[in-house]
Amino acid sequence: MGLEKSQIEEKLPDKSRFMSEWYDTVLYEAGIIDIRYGVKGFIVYMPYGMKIMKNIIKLFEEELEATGHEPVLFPVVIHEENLRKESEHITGFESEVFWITHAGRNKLEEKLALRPTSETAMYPLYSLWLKSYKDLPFKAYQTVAVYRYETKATRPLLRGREFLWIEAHDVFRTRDEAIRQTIEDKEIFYKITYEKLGIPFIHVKREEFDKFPGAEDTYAFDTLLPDGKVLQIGTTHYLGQKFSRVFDVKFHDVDGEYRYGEQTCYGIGLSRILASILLIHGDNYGLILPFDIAPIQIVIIPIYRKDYENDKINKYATEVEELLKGKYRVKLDLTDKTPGEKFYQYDLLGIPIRIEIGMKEVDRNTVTIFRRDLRERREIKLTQLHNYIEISRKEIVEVLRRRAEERLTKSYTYINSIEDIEKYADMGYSLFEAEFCDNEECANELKATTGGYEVRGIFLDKKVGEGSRCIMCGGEARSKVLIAKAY
RNA sequence: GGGGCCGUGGUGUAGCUUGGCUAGCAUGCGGGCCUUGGGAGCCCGUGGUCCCCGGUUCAAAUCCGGGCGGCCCCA
Repeated sequence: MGLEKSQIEEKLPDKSRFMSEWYDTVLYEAGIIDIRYGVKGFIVYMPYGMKIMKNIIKLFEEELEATGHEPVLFPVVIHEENLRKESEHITGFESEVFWITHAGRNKLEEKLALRPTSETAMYPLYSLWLKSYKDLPFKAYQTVAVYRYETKATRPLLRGREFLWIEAHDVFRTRDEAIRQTIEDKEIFYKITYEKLGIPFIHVKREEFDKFPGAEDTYAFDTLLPDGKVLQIGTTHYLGQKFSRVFDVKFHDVDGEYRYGEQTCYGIGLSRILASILLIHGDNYGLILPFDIAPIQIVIIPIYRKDYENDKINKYATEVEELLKGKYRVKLDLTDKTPGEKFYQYDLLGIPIRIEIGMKEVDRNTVTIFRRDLRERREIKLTQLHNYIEISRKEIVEVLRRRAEERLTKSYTYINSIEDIEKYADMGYSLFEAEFCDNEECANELKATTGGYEVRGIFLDKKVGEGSRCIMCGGEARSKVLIAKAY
């Protein structure tokens, strides 16, 4: 039973050769987003895309709340005065801030910024809320859109002028607690992005010259897309007291002294994580969604026959649906489209598990199950259905994660000269580990001479050997860094 | 930041170089018949400010200028 893969015609652009065309086609055909809104860098989430997004958001929000974060919602507008308070911060964002300058026909006395990020929106209120060490730690998050006037080319979900993210902003009594939070942020990211969504990532500390504007330290999560470029899908920042001093986020400590809060902030790039899932897991039949975030986890397709009592098929299929309803997001498709067309459609949508029910299944008291990730059919006894699905829900994301991780590992190599980049790139490598001096000039020169390869950041768990030399200038190496092309 | 390609029913496109019929085809969508284990078939119907503004011309989807939007390559 089941057709050979070669018999199934693929209608999408070949993903391995034309990732961009595949991506554009799938975004539209699967109803993820519509790019026809008509304002550069702004997109519309369509119902199917939004359902996936909501499921992703739920996973992160639940984990954030489990780690002591409270939900909040701050306004989209920021006082100009507040936005300008922290000088490094505004210098970093100045060129990409959207401003509201008018209300109706009148010019505003003070123009208002659309948040490019919410530190300067939230911390003035934190200053009012936090009085005592007993109020700490204070951990809060919000799921919102932010606005940045990108000058580089925008791409749907990958780089927009409006994009969805979750930002957590935490305040602690001590530096140690704040540092520990940046580690917890990484663990949260691992638990959801890696374990539940199957997206592997590389954790690095951004170079001093590449930090978030206003941060003491920036840590980033980069994933690898099929075209060999890395995509930053999250960051966490140790802010120290830089913002708390400016926004007067201070508290009465145990000893009666006023102290400034130690802060962290954490950005989870929801739009980019969605894009990563589509791009990394998808194949030439369309999307492949991890079970946990699929809007439809199981689809049931009846297969009728002219010479059979099709009522029996409907009755049996409905029974199967009832069996699964409540526990899973299940859909029984009774429309009169042909089975083949349904197969094609649900493949495109990335539905993880498909159940086919026809004459044979009814007569034998079985169901035929098709796994989207493996593209394999299997007939099982109805009594084994629950068991099989419970196994599959775990297995599917494992399969996806393993594939993604293998590609990442295969793309990764150590290099000890600039020439190696081109050499290994020709062999299919795209992630490079090298010794580096941590100077901005070297990073700029590296990017200019290698045609776009960037120093992405420092590996925290890899130490440079004695006498190691910077791959660029030959000076003393201070770190081992990740080098890659980036979005 | 630099260079290139593109914009025609919902989608994909032909037509544009050389201005001139009712803007063609496929797909989708609605209805009907027939079918149903990987996008079935036939019949009927539906659907277009040819991205926008301006210019040239007797006449512009087509030529020219500007704008908006999308995509690709390079830094």
